[in-house]
Amino acid sequence: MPRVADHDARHGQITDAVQRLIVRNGLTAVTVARTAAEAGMSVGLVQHYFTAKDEMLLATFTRVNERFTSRVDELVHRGEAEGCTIAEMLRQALTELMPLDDARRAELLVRRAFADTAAHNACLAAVQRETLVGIRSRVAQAIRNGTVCGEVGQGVDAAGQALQIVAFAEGLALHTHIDPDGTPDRAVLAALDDHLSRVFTGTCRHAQLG
Amino acid sequence: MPRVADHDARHGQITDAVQRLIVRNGLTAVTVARTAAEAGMSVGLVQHYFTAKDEMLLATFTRVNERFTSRVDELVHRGEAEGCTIAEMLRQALTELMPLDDARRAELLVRRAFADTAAHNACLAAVQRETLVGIRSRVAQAIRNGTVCGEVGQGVDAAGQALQIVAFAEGLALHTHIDPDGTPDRAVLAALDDHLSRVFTGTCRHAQLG
DNA sequence: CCGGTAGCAATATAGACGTACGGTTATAGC
DNA sequence: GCTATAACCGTACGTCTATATTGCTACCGG
Repeated sequence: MPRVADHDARHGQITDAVQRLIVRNGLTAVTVARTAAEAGMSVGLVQHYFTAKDEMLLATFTRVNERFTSRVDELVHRGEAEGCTIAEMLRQALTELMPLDDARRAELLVRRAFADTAAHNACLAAVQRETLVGIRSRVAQAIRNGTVCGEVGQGVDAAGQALQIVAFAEGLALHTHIDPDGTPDRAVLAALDDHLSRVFTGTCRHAQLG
Repeated sequence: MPRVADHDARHGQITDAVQRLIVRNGLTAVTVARTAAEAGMSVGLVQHYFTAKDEMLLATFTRVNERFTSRVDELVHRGEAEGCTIAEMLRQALTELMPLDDARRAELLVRRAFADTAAHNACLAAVQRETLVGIRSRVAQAIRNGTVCGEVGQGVDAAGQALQIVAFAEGLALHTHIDPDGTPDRAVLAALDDHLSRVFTGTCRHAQLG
């Protein structure tokens, strides 16, 4: 009956503001007042959409992780559409996780910012864990597909190798972020290729349409 | 002339208290009042040893990172004394970085707790980076030694492989920590072995003393 | 066209926090 | 044994924060 507003849009405005604040000054510096200012609205309005600050932060973290996962999915789907090999698809998807531009650096920054909080909060921990196992299971499926089509050798432990690949990618992202000078972009990409080539040792039987 | 106190001991008491608080409730929950209480002293005394809270946190982070690095060194030295192969030494050292018991879980927790702050504070960032490159250069040296003695093939890029190994170990530690159920201890250790065995492919020429 | 509810803003409040400060105690040097 | 000074304590102060509260405004349904 009364005037209406786009709730999703508002939530997005607020969580985006939180993200920007985290990138600029860290999670510690995020206050509802500053968030409101950054989002261009009043403190009261932020409260109207998030009853408590915790909710606001949880929503932000969830949103970032969802975007993170869906970006991987998108890459995979595009790769499938274009008839890429599985190895190539995976390579692109994992490259997407590296902090090689500002946007991805920001994303990593935000995900890392919640490390402390997530370790002592069940909700945040769940989001973090689900993101991780989500990525891992996608990689595992890719490996299983590779086994079928011939890119991956028979008898390879898909889950185990997926764990290794994702852990490796995450660690690489961390190193790049902490010590960019010591890990030039091409070294990072080369390391990724190197690791993937140890799992994807064959060529696809179906990919003979050069 | 006046009464004297063991400054190092006091600093240790305080930073230990900070660590315990971080493990229990997170970095966010660390206040000087709580730290004083945890350390069994007055707020004034904490101030007497650390002018500002920032100093206190920096000292804590530095201490944890030093312990972290020196633990690796210790493992390496012990390995050398016992005549282990380089691969075996490295395996033990990297295993030491995994959160497989409470002490190491706590250490990882503390190091991760500073992720957000370190990303926006030059001093903390420096400590973090130096720890990382310190570990990495030690591993690189181990690989170079391995090349000399025959455990590692000729023409292997020591720095590049060191980056890969450490990044992998760190990523593995992270996964274990975030999703312990999905990464049982033996899977983690197996993954480590698997990765190391790809670099250490030969046997030491000198190790023929049965 | 009008009443009521959601959208929105401004302010009030209560608490927690870092740090400054004044005071007390104990001891090493003379 | 006196004294200067470091070790140590308790508290008060100013600031910052999350949140509760109050009130105004715009608009949909009837």
